[in-house]
Amino acid sequence: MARTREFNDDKVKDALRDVFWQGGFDGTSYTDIMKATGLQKGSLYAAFGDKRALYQVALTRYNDADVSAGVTMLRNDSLGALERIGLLLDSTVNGTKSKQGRWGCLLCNAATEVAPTDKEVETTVKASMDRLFKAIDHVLSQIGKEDMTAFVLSSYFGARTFVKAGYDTTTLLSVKAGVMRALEDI
Amino acid sequence: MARTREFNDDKVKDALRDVFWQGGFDGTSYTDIMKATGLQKGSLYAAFGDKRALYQVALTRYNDADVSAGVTMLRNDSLGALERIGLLLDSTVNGTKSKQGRWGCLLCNAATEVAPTDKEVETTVKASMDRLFKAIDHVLSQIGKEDMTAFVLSSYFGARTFVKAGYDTTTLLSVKAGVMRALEDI
DNA sequence: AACATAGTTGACTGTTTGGTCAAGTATGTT
DNA sequence: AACATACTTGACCAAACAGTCAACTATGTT
Repeated sequence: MARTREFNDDKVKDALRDVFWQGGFDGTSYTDIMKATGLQKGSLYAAFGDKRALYQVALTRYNDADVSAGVTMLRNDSLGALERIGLLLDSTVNGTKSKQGRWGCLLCNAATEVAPTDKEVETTVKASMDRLFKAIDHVLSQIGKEDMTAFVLSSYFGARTFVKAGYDTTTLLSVKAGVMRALEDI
Repeated sequence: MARTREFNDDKVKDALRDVFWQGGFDGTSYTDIMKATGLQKGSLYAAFGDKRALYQVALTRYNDADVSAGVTMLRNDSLGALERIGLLLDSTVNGTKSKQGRWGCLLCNAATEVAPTDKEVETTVKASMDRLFKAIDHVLSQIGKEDMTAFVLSSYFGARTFVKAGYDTTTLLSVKAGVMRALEDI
């Protein structure tokens, strides 16, 4: 038939996710993308399409890998409800400690930078956010607090903004404590 | 002595704030900036400096005009504490209704897009955020809830992310309701 | 009225951008 | 072994980018 692909699909998709995660859409050039994936422009175009399409691949990858990991954790009913919300917020606290943490949440980044001017990205972003929304709703309905779902997700996104702005662990722990207190019965 | 400036300083600074507010840093070109301000490149360079400096002018303007307006409202002790927090969150709810609302919060946008790679912007952004932080702390300390400050600001930032992602009024009202409920004595 | 001075203008530069494409290459089938 | 086919490569392109600068213009002072 024909020549076979030399690259590993999964690794390239991970690289696309990481490079856009770190640099954003406008902030990432083909030079960056080629370096990250190890592929030439022509191969990227042949395999995925133009830059916007590459960004969509990155978002999809983030959804399939990272958002899914969070959703799986949230739906793990062997953990306590508050414990799961706590773990969700811990991921923002830990973001202050690593380089990758400063990248924030690709979903939030896409929502802020790209969604307002790109309908397709807006749709993709909202679909991923809705998954988180439903997973949190699943948790909170177990303790009769499902009316707090939007608010918990909002706090999570805000915490990611704090991390990006450079706030330290103390501030993020304070956010977590506030959310946990809001969910406790007093 | 010499020729006088033809442009109005305040109007140009407003224009700079608006154009970067709408387009972000990378997403705004000199063509956009010249159109928005009505000034030529040379005048912009002579008056303010390079593109990064223009962005700082925009951030400073946002701080002096918009953040200040919020801080003034939050420090207006003739309003009830919860009423003031409610008004703060209303500004995100109303964001779903206007074009300018979709621009989000310039502070959040700067934190997400620029702060991670620009120390000066990080400092400017944090200084503005700290003003909001202290104003909210002022309000909450009046009802003995100052330990919820970081959490309220976080919810506010998250709500802005929701707006940027394209969520509707219902979702934003739900966020507001959650925050208000968390601050009420049960 | 002449002058020094600061503001304004738009053409210009070198670089980088996203995107294209013809030529070359490796593969499975026949 | 020959072939059709898909993949890979890097040179190439027009457009857009941020930034510069010499020429021009308006102003307050003398």
